[in-house]
Amino acid sequence: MVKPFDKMEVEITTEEKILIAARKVFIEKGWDGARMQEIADNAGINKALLHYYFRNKEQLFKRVFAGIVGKLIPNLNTIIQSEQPIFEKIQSFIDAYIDFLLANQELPLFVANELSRNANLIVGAFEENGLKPMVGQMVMEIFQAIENKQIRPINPAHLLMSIVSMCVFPFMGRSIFQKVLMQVPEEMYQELLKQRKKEIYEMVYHSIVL
Amino acid sequence: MVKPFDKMEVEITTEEKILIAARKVFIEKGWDGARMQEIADNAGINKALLHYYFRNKEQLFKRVFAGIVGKLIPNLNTIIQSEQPIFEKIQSFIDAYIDFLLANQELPLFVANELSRNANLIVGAFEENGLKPMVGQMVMEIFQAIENKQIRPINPAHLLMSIVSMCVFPFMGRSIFQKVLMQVPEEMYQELLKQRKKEIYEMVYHSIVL
DNA sequence: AAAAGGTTTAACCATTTGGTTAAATATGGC
DNA sequence: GCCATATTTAACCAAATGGTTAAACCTTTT
Repeated sequence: MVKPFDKMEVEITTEEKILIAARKVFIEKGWDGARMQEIADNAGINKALLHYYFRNKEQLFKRVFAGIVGKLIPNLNTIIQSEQPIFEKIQSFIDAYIDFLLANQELPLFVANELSRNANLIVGAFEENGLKPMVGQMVMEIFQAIENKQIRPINPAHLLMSIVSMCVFPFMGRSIFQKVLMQVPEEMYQELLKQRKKEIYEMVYHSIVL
Repeated sequence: MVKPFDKMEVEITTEEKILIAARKVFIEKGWDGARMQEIADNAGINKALLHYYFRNKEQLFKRVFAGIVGKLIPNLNTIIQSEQPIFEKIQSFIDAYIDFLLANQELPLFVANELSRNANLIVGAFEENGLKPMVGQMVMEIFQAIENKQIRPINPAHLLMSIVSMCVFPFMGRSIFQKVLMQVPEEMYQELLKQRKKEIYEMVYHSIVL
């Protein structure tokens, strides 16, 4: 029962409370639907204090967004850079992607949305943080794998597009899948999502193996 | 140079002008971002007349949304019901889906968005119009194809999920793909989209053929 | 020409919302 | 106890927005 000596650092500051609340509300409602009052309520403070910490909605949004994009891309780049045979690398890529999505299910729709409505603002958020996914390298590796007769000839850009699509769409288009197409209850859909890792890899494997 | 005898029917009524404008603005800005004034401007009329035709924003939105969902689903159901061998049916499905998406590129993101924010309202729009995609039948056919040793064993739900994902995500997540991941100019991305039909089918074919 | 419905103009209203302000209060470090 | 910072309270403001209203105007039908 000894107090940890870094106890002070585990305290949640008001700024963190605000960022957590803002993240939640922005993701849930989008930029247009998000209300500063609701963010304040969620953070357990009042509007005056909210504006005391973040001058305006835009500044707060930028901070939230930067925090979001700063998580996935480095994660994926690490995998891309790792030294593994092509099939294992693809599997690791899918695994990491799905794991991240399972833990951040509403993120893709939010990002796609804001990105398409407010491109300038958002693309800046990526560049300011020096975040660029290393897609080029992945394309090169697929090219080499084709030349080395490890996999059948296929357009690398499309292969990557397909892999990412199969990973992300069940989350991003979840409302369409779950409520319109498949009409299954929540838990069942979550079960499907968990199976995706294996299913996607098998699909990709069979589609490129010689 | 003879006037068509049904000339009267090609005139665009004010109601149609409104619906076209509303569709555009709603898709572009979403429910939260759409402004009645902007819709009126786009339709070339004023706000008073807009409210004269549609009592309020919600009513107008419902009409617009009903018109949108009323297009894709019957289209796909026709293909599902057609009598074709499994591989051809899959190819037809992909073709029809991509064709529709090429002609309605911003639709998926809009639908997913509104669906996730306003589920009750929207799911109603589907049911009121008696629109249900016949996914069940497609699943059955895939099951039979497996039993008949036409394709390798695979979870039909996941196969469908993957096909739909590969078709829709390049449109729905276009902003992410184009601006963040691939960083290619507009025309090049359009070129990629047109190639998708063939690429997806080949991917699916190789992944299930025995 | 009268009637009827579509259309415009323009003012108006209530509400919401982002943002501000100022004064009061709490809190912790010195 | 003093000072700076954090926080609350509560009122306030300007702009945007959905929606209304009433009078005038235009066009077509009867």
